[in-house]
Amino acid sequence: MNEPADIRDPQREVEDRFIEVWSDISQLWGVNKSVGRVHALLYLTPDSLDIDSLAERLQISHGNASTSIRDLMAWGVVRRVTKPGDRKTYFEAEKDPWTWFHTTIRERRRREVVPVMERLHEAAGFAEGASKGSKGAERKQLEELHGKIEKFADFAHEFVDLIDVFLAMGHGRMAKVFRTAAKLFPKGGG
Amino acid sequence: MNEPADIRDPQREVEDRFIEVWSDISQLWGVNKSVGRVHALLYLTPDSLDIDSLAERLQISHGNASTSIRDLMAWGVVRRVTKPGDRKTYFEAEKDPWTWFHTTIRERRRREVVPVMERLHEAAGFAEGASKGSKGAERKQLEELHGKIEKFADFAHEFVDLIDVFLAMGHGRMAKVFRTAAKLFPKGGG
DNA sequence: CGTTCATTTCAGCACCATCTGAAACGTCAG
DNA sequence: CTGACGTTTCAGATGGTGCTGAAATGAACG
Repeated sequence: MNEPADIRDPQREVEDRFIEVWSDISQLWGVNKSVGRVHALLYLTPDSLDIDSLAERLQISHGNASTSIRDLMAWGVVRRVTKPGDRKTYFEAEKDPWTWFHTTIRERRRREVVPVMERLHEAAGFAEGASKGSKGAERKQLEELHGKIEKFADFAHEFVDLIDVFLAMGHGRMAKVFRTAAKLFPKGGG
Repeated sequence: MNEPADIRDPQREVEDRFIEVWSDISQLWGVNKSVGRVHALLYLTPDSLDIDSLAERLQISHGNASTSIRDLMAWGVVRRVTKPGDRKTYFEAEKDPWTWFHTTIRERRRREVVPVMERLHEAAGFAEGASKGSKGAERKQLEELHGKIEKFADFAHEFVDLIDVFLAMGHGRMAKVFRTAAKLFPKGGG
């Protein structure tokens, strides 16, 4: 009764549990498992870590660790750190959840929302053009179609405005707004 | 120059463009391509459609169409419709984007957010237990770990509150709140 | 009941994202 | 310039999701 497998390090176990939860949250968010794990570990670790330690601690390959770090840096939630007299590169995570949330929303807006909104407007424009270039019963049908696409585009636009308000306000003010909102517009009110 | 392939039906082309955009938005949202396509087509079509028409129009198998419809009904954005004197089942989509957005947020909360929050609290509880069951330097480390997990849990909790405010308010009031917010907390203000 | 028509389920296949491991690359020290 | 070390890239392997097509199921009618 002294095999390494029997001696669970409590710290490691606490970490592991949290890492798995975070990794699942990341997946719901569209981020892959390894990336989520690496992010979680960096969040929990006070010191910065190098690729080697990450790979060993999480039981993943160096390649995977390297790619995950690259992703996280592209998301802007992990920083590269160098230590004088040390050839290695270390990495550390943003430690405030609201800050990284804000950062990822901004990044998603840029990568995903903006391009898809452009395509949506193109589709709406095409629908409008088609309806104007036709007549009779067909025109009526195309106008109805165009109306529906515009309706969806309006919704999407409002949704983007909502994102923008969030990005402009930041966490503290956001919280304030909602506290105010709860008073101004209680459940059942209009 | 009269082959079917050359004669593009403008209505169909308008629909197709929109369907592809919606399908991509769905994928960003974690919903698969076919489900997104079916949803888009049902949104655009004034009449209700049966599985056959869906499969033929979108060039997918009956099985796939059936499964996609099942998903959409589970999300609560598509209704089953029966016509007297007709053995077929027809389906129609919720036509107001804000309504279906509200519905999907509620459903996601139930399916994904609630279970993951439970696991997060379990992880936090485990961390607390571990730190209280230890002493000395190890205890200090575990307390720090616990603090970080709690910090993340607090963030997550605030995030869920935000969802709840949205669900309680609905679209109209939501818009009001944000118009108010823009005045109360202009960019740069605190 | 048996037949026909509509729908759902599901085994097997195809495809795509992710992971590994090793080679290529870059960089610093001597 | 050369060797050692650290990091990144990438081809191929793996695993998992989604799709098809056909069989099973169910529901209406004679």
